[in-house]
Amino acid sequence: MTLKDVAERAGVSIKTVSNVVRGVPQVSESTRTRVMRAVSELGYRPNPSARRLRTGRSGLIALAVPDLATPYFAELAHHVGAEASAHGFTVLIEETLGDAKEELRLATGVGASLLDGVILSPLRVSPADLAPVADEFPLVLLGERSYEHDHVVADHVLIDNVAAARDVTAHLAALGRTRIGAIGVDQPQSATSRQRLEGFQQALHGAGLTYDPRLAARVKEFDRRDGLLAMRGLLSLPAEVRPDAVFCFSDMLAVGAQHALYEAGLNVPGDVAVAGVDGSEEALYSTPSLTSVVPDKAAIASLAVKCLAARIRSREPLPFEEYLAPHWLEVRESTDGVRRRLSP
Amino acid sequence: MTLKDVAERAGVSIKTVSNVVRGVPQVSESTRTRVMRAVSELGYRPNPSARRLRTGRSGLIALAVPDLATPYFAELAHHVGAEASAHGFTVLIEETLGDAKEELRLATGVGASLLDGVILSPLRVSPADLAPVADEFPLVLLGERSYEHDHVVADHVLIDNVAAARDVTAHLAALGRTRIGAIGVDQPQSATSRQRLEGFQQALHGAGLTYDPRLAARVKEFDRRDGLLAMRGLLSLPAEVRPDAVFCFSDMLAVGAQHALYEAGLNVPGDVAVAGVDGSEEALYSTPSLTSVVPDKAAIASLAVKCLAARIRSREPLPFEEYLAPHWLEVRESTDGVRRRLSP
DNA sequence: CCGATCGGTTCCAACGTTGTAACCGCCCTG
DNA sequence: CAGGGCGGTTACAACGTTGGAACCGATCGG
Repeated sequence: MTLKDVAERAGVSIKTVSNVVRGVPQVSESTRTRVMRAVSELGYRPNPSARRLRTGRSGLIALAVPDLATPYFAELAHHVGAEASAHGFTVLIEETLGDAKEELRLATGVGASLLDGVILSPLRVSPADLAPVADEFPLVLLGERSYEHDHVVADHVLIDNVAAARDVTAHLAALGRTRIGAIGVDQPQSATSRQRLEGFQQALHGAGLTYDPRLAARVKEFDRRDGLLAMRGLLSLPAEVRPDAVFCFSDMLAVGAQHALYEAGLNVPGDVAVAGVDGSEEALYSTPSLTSVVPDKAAIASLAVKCLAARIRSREPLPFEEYLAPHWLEVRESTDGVRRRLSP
Repeated sequence: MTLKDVAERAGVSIKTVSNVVRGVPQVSESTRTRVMRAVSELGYRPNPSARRLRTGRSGLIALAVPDLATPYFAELAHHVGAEASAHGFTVLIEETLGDAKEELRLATGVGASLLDGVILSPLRVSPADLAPVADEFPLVLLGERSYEHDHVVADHVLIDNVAAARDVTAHLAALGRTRIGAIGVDQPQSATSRQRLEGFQQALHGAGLTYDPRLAARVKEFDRRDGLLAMRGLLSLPAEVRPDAVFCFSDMLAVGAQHALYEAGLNVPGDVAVAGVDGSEEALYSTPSLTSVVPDKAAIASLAVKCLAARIRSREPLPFEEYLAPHWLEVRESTDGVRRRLSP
C-alpha cells in the first residue's frame, strides 16, 4: 500500500500521486480525480516514517506531563489534543513521572528524530538543561518560568501564579479568616510553588495579617496523599496556632486536606475553609464542593500549540516568548459555606 | 548526527556502527568500545523513522483510551507505561474521545505505519470493525469482550465484570439493603455495562430480592455528571420505591451520585449506601470514602503488554486469547459506615 | 603448503517519501 | 515560423537505517 501501488493503478508516476496527496496545486483536475479514486480504492495512507525521513516533518507533536493521574494534566491533555488536531497535528502523550532524565530524553531522543516538537510540563528539569535543546528543537514549556541568568531560554505558557495565589488568599481573608495556612510550600525545585507562596504572602500583608511559617506546610508532591498528611500536621499544632483556613497549591492537595478534616470530625468551611488551584472536575464534585482557582486550560493549550506550530513552521530561530493565560477564582462551598446545587 | 558521523569518527564502516548500537554479537571488543566512545562523544541517537522504514519496527506502541480525564484510564496508562518500558517499548497515549472513527483510525492509520502495535480500550467501535484489522496488525483490546458470531476476533484483557458486579451487589445485600439500585445501565453499545447489569441481577436473585427496573438508571457516559443526574432521578421516585443502596458502574458515577445525596441532605451510608467500580484514588479520598471494586490495573497492563509484545515478535498469526485479570472488593465508609483513618 | 573455515568487517540495495531539475507539449508572441 | 513561457508531468537522488551477500585476513586440517 505505497505510492507505487497507487501510481500503477492510476497509470501515472509516483511523484504525481505524491503531488496529489499533498495537495500541491499544479495537478490537472482530471489526473487528480483519477488518483484520488485509486487512493480510496486501495485505502492508501501515507507512511509517516518515510515522510519524516524525507522531509524532516512528521506532523506529530508530543505533550509530556509529569503524571497523567493528576486531573489537571489529564484535562490539559484533552485540550491540547483538540487544539492540535485543529492545526493538523497528531498529539502523542508521554508521562515523565517527574524524572528529569525522562523529561530531557523526550526533547533530545525520541523528540529530535520522530517528533516535530514537544510541549513539556517540566517538574524537575532545570532551565540550564533545557537551554541547549530549545535552541535547536521546537519546545514549549508549560507552567514554569524558566530563566537562566535572567533571560528566557524557551517559550513558555503559564498563568500568573502570583496573582492567582493572591486572589484566593485575599478571598479567604475577606471571609474573616485570620489564621490562614498554605499547603504545598517548598516542593523541590518548583518555581510554581515559589510563586504561589509569594502571592500568598502578598495577600496576607495586604490584609494586615502576618505570615506564620508554622502554617506553611511543605510537601514533596502536589498529590492527595501529601495534602492529607500536611493537613494532619497542621491540625496537630497547638489550638491557638491551628489554621481556620488553608490555601492548597493544587486541587489534589485540597482534596487530601479536606479528607483529613473529615477524619478529624471538623466542618468545612465552619472550622476550616479550604481552597485549591486547578479547577478540576474532582474539586467541583467534592463534598463540600471545593473553591478553586481555575486556569483557563483551553487558553493554555491553544497558546502552547499555536506557539509550537509557529516555531515548527519557521526555519529561522524566533525570539522566545512568554504567554500568560487567564485564570479566575471559582468560589464554592468549601470557603463560603453556601449550599449549592450543581447545574451541569 | 547519523551513523555516518559516528562511523567517520570511529574509523569504521557505517554498518559496523549499526551492528554495535543494535548489540549484535559479532563485533570485536576493541571496535565495540571505540564505536561506543564515538557514540557517546557525539551524543548519537538512532533515528526511529529511518529504523522503522527499514525494519518495519519502531519500538513504539500506543495506548488508546476514550478519555484521559477518567481516573481509571489515567491510572491504567501509568501502569502500561511502566510495563512497556520494561519490555523496551515506548508508549504513546492517544485519546479517542469515544469516537468510533478515531478508534479505528488509530489501528489502521497512524498505527499501521508508525507503531508496532496498539492497546485499545474500545468504547464505540464494534468487533466487526476490528476483525479485519486485528488479523494483520498487533492489537490488544481492553475491557470488552469482543465476539463476532461467537468467536473472538482479537486478544483482549479484562476483569470478570459479571463476578465483580455480583460481589459488590451481594455485599450491599449482606448489609441488609433491600432496595438496591444500579446506575450505569444501558450505556450505548457497551458490553461492560451489560455484563455488570447481569452480575447485579444474579446477586439480587441470590439474595432473594427482585429486580425493579425503576431502580436501574440509564446513563450516556460513565462520568460524574451522569452519576449526579441519575441519582437525582432515583431520589425523585416515590418514597416507598426509593433505593437504600446504589451500585454505580464506575467510580465517577459513584462520586456524582454521592454528590447528589449530599445536595439532598441525605446521609451516606445511613440513608443510601453507595459503591462503585474502578478502585480510583479519587474514590479513596472521597468523603465518605467510597467502597469500590478494584481491578488489578497492574495485572491488566502487564497482561496486555506481554500479549502485544508476543504478537509483535511472532511473524506467524497466533490464536486470539482472552486474559482475565484479578479484581477484589474494597469495602469503605460509603457502605459499611465504619469510620476509617487512611494509612497512606 | 593449499584450500576450507570462520570471525569480523565492508559494500550494496532497499524501505516509502519528496525536492530538484529536467522534460514535453502546447500556446503565445514577435 | 522560430523562440519563449508555462502548465503538467516525470526521472533521479537522497533522507538514515539495516539485511544480505561479499570480502578479507588469519587460523586450521589434511
